[in-house]
Amino acid sequence: MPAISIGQLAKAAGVGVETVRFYERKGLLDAPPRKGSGYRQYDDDAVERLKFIRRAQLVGFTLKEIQDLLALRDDPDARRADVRERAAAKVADIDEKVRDLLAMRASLTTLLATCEGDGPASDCPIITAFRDEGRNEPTERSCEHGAGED
Amino acid sequence: MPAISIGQLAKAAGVGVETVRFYERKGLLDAPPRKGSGYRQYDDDAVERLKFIRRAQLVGFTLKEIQDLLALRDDPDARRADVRERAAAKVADIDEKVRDLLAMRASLTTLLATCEGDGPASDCPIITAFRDEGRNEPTERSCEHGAGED
DNA sequence: CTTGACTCCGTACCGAGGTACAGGGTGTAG
DNA sequence: CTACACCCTGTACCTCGGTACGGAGTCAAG
Repeated sequence: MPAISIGQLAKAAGVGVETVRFYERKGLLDAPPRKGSGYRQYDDDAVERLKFIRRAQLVGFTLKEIQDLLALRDDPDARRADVRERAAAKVADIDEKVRDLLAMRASLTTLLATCEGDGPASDCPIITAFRDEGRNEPTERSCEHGAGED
Repeated sequence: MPAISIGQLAKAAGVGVETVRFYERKGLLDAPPRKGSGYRQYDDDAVERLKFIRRAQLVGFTLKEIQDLLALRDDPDARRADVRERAAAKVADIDEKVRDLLAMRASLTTLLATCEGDGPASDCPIITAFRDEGRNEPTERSCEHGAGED
């Protein structure tokens, strides 16, 4: 039984102790059991939850939206149509974000590829690419984005 | 020559007039030419730029980062290694965001698929999926996310 | 039993990203 | 020439997502 302190939790997830308490106040993390002294006691699930929150933030979800996302996961009534609908909406959100990111990525890689030699950037096709993003077709090829590049 | 007012620009990009001026102060949009009266005069490029800013924000870039992104595009010296390096860094950022999004997406679609019938969500494989995200392998299959779903 | 790191709670403060006046000028339709 | 919508500058204010105290209790090592 791995009961960890707030400091250990914070460290494990790469955030500050104050931030953990802040998330608790905001309802993103629920109040953990306490020791007799009043010290919070977390388990490893809390670490995962906290990491999830950070990742979701990175890609532009607000704390409110992240609460929704977590609620979807935690809701024991998740089978209901209402919840599925919200999940579907989040998927659509995510798709839009992915599409925007891939369009930006395509522009940047074009810049990288085309301007590898010399000459001014203004000659790059990227200018046009940026101007009109491929917002309507994720381009399939975009899947090239996969790991193995960083 | 399509010279539009700040109000028309704002409307075209779906933001408020105040926001446009705010971006100008922040250096995201450069100060446009003025009419004799002092009225700002924009062209269609400004609309694209403004839309780009909004999309970049949606996926979690800060205004500071967006400035960088735009500078990469606009820099007449973009051929230099330094700039390419920053572009590469942004691509890496984007890849991380995409990876996180696809992991979340996979979790949510699993929820949707598995819980389509009835039974409590706690039975769903999603629980485990969320718990341990496929952060290390973009899963290839994730490319299923492509258009044609929203 | 003292010391130092850690925890508690509460409140104050902070930067980012806007949003909303106030107090004025512009432009055009009637 | 009056109305009314729009624009100007400037400053004040707001929410979000934290971060930083202050003052006090806890706990493990020495």
